[in-house]
Amino acid sequence: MKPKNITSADVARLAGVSRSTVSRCFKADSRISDNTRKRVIEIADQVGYQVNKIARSMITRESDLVGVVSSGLHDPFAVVLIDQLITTLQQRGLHPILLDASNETQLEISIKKLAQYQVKSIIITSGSPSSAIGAQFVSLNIPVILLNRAGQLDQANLINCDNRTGSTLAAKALIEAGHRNLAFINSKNSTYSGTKRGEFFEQALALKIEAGEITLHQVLPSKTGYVGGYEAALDLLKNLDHPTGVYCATDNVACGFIDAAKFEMGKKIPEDVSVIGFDDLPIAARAPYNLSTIRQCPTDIAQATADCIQTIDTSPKPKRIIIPVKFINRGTVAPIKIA
Amino acid sequence: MKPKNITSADVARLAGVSRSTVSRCFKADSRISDNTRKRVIEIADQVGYQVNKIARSMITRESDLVGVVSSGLHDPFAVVLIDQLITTLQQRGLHPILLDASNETQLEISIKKLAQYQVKSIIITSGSPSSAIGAQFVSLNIPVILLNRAGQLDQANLINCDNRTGSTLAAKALIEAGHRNLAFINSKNSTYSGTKRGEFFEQALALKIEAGEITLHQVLPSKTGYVGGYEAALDLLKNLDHPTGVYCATDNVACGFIDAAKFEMGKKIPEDVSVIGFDDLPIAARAPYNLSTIRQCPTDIAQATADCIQTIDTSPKPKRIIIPVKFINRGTVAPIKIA
DNA sequence: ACTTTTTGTGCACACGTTTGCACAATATTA
DNA sequence: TAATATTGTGCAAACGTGTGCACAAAAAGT
Repeated sequence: MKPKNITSADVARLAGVSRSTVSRCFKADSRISDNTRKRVIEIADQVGYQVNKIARSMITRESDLVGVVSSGLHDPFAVVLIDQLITTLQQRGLHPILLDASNETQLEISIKKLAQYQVKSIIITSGSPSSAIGAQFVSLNIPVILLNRAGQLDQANLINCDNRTGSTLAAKALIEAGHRNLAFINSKNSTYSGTKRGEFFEQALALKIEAGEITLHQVLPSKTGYVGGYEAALDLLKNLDHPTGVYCATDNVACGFIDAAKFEMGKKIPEDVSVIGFDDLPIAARAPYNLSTIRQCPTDIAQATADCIQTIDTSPKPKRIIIPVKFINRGTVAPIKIA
Repeated sequence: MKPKNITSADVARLAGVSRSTVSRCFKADSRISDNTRKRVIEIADQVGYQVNKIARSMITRESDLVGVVSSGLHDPFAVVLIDQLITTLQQRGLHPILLDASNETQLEISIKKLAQYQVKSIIITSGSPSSAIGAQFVSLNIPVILLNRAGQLDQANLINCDNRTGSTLAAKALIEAGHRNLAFINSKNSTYSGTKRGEFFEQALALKIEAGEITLHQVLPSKTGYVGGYEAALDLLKNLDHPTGVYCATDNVACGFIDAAKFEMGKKIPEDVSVIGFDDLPIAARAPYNLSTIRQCPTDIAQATADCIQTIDTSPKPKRIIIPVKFINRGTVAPIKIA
């Protein structure tokens, strides 16, 4: 706190120009003679001057800070997503400040804190802001971007992966492999995406369910993620006529399901049960799982998010973006055994 | 940028007091009558006033921003560590801004950017800052904290887990299980911690190696992490007299090693090879691995880091902190088979 | 040679706080 | 009651930058 900073005034004095001139040397557009600019920059480098972004933000009333709120890094897809966000934002000269929001009240608090920093935008990857807090941000002109979330506030920008197509592809793959007894595994307190995937899966199967050709179990274990999948397998596979085709809300759930199926219930994957996940995490490709899954690409999402932030000045209308997905068929879908 | 903010002046006017008074209402210590404080706060809430931290930083010349630089979130231990950092820092009223630094030049750039934000401190979890950049931070009075890193700059605060004890415990466990043919698996371009673990492992075995009782292979695959471990297993286990006790620089390496050993080389773990990892990642406890490992606790590290930041004003002397570790013996260490 | 445009620089105000100092009002003590 | 200590509040000067406006100098046009 104490030490005097090197300010533009110092550089100005050394270069024999005014502070304004120094300031203009660090903005791209300004009309400054090439000579003075070169000289000023040189002197600035020499004395280790760096523009004070706090002060700059003060006057411009905007910053290149971006708020990113997640519920920790427990969810593996959140990890790869935030990883991409960090690098993508950085490439574009934006700086993410991360906040944890495990519950709704924590979310509100976090969001308010961000407002104090004049953040350029706020990216939410967990929970959903209440419409009250949303309204506040609208009045502050801070755009909100919801990633794979529902939005009850319609000024928010929405970026979602294509849950419908993904779930339809999963349904198709399982049906084509001959499976008739299916399950969707999610969690009691599911994310928005998880719920949607279940809905779309059911929609894709609706006709065949009505025709009695297919049965579908919606499984909602009390826990979420890996342990949820684990729990679900224990429950689901204890009867002899268990489902043979399982679609999991996430790869994480799928891994838990597979581990329990193999190590606790003595099942073989995919001989006894076919499994499809969602996300295509790095772990899905590894030998112990070799999981067939719906890939949503975190890079695409991050790019779309950055685009969204940067175009928001020119086109303030909230955007609705759908990121495409792709079925990656590895080794956990097999034709049904003929009994 | 355009919209006028609600400032302390606004609240002041509404409350019929001066800006100074409003300001003081939001600082804990100040001498303000309970009446006015209550009234001002109420009005502030009513109109949605929030102190502008940018402006505050401007005058106090410090912020509650903390820089955290990592090389992405590819390394799983980095993930759990940063996860803990985020929540711990937030609990203490600090806000992490994350930067990616995959290489040294990127690191330098990132660090400079942080300086522009008057960060209270900068936490480095990848690479090591050059002494040049270190010196700059010293002159700016921004403390640097190195997590599980080497420090060639001695003004930096160093927080390391106890690699020596960890490696000694690993050596002891393998020896007590009767293993004579050992290997340490790390990576060609290893982290500081990895290298240290190898050194300490060798030190712990030094006497027995000299006595000819033990042989130790230092294995340095070209890749790092999971694929490095995978690669190492393919190479190491192709001969019949391969090592039977393997210590891996990280759990991530260990997982790669185990998967390749099981799925590529047809080995059984721990019957054919005993394996010990380092970190105790969540995945280590899961059924497919059930990995015996050295636990370093990310929570402890995060706490120590936060403590370090907060005590730095009162005791500016750079600290050297060692975080204890613990041997978690799960299911990948078995007594050697008697041939 | 004289007007008009262009180019480069400086002045001074603004951004929204914090805080040392001054000072009135109140409480305490002699 | 007068002198003194305490408490609460306001004034005004920072903090380090950006930018509209003014203006001189140079360049371009007539």
